[in-house]
Amino acid sequence: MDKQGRELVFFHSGDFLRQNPGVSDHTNDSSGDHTRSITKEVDFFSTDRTSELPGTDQEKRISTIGSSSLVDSSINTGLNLLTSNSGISIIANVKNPDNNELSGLQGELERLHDENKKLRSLLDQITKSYRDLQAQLIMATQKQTQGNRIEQKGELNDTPGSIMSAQHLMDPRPRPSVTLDVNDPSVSDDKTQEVLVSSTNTVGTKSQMLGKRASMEDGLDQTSQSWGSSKSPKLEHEKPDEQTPEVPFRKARVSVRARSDAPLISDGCQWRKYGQKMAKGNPCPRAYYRCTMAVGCPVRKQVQRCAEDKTILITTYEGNHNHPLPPAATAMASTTSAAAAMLLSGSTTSKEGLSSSSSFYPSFPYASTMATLSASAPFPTITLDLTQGPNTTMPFHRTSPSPATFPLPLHGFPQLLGHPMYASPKLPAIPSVQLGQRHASMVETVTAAIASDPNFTAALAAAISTFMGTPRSSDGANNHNAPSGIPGSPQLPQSCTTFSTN
DNA sequence: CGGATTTGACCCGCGC
DNA sequence: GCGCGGGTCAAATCCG
Repeated sequence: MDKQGRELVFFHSGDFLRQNPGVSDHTNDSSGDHTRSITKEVDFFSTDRTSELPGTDQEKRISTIGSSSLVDSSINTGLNLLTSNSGISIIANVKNPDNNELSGLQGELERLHDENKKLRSLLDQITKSYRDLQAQLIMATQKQTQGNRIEQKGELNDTPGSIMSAQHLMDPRPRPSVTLDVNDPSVSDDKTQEVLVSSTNTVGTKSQMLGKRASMEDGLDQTSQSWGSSKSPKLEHEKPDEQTPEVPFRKARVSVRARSDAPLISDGCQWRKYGQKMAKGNPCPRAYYRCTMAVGCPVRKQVQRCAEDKTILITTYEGNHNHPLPPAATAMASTTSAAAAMLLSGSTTSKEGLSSSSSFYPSFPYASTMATLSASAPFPTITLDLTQGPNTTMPFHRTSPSPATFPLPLHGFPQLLGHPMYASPKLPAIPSVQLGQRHASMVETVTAAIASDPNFTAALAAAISTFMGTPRSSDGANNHNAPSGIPGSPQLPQSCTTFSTN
């Protein structure tokens, strides 16, 4: 039952970030005058939120079941969505013997059913819109590719533009036989290419089409070798059969900074430390951890304190879990996924992207932080800065030579925007018009939903995030038969998320 | 005693 | 080619 509580907490993580005393202490405190208690390990998604969440475990369970039915009929989000509206308010009356209450309860139940229907149709609409646009984009890029190939055969190195970019970004989890090579000379001048590939095979036709496209492309038929971390060759060779889907996502990172005295943050996963090194320019050592929740899980994380402010803990996650995640880890994964999706969206370097982000941002009543894209880093990295107040609208700032910074609604809808179709930050030749339009339409749709029911928003966001961002929707490892009751924990499309507490 | 951590060595990419 | 730095490995050590 604790698990349900965790999920509940997560989906209200926006409120969590505001309400959690420990967090707010940190977030509102930039002077270092923290009242937080020192913990050995900071639990970002603390389970102890019962005071905020009325209802017994059983009640929570019921509410979770009810809400999960909302999404699993059409889309397996892999999440047991729970909204405070549909869940708690209903259940609060369950035990009341009063008939009037009962009838009122039924009425509310019906209302919620209607609401669920609407939301489901909305989701369908989004899905349909997504597919349509996807098809359009594919067609367009295909056309362009054919044209360009005739003209530019042999000039690929000089034109890392839209075609390659679009392919990279559109190709989600390349089939084993289709692998994107970010080291392809034609794109090697821009490492952010790596983030273009995202993760979803949710739309079956998509992967097929994309695979087709990729296989058509010269230079894309190279094997997954180039996708694997060049620094971990063994990782890809040891388990070629199962690593293939993972490898392409290893390089994108999401880094989260937060204030914490704790040496580690609790993200629900089990980690084993495998190394520690002194990083240049930082007196604090960097620790390397790998996920030990499942054999061969490629996820790793780095933990390091900020050199400038040692109260800031920087944790960087990288890779996708190849196993079901416990609720707490699911929360983390979702958050990471959202951030990574933002990274993957690449929308942030284009004016459209920025405007889109900033335009939808006000619609999120949830935790927002600063996300900084760093295209100049060795790996494309998105940094979530939780060291600032959650609701502080910060001016754009740059932490690296040319990153784009934008407010990031942590558990909000950036996943939508972060769909693999979107361009990478440094890809100016992306068919940005289509993408921009898609952004806009999605944002509008999504914000409309948000406006109607903020509580549900977070849950829906997570659902959509999972739906659109789950890298291995077809491998069955995460979305099916999850013993922990987390069918299909949101998987981060190759991300690293650094979480720190405020 | 088994699992986790520590830590020096090693590998590899990159820049000069 | 060489050195540097990041990342990983694996033997030694620690700890419950």
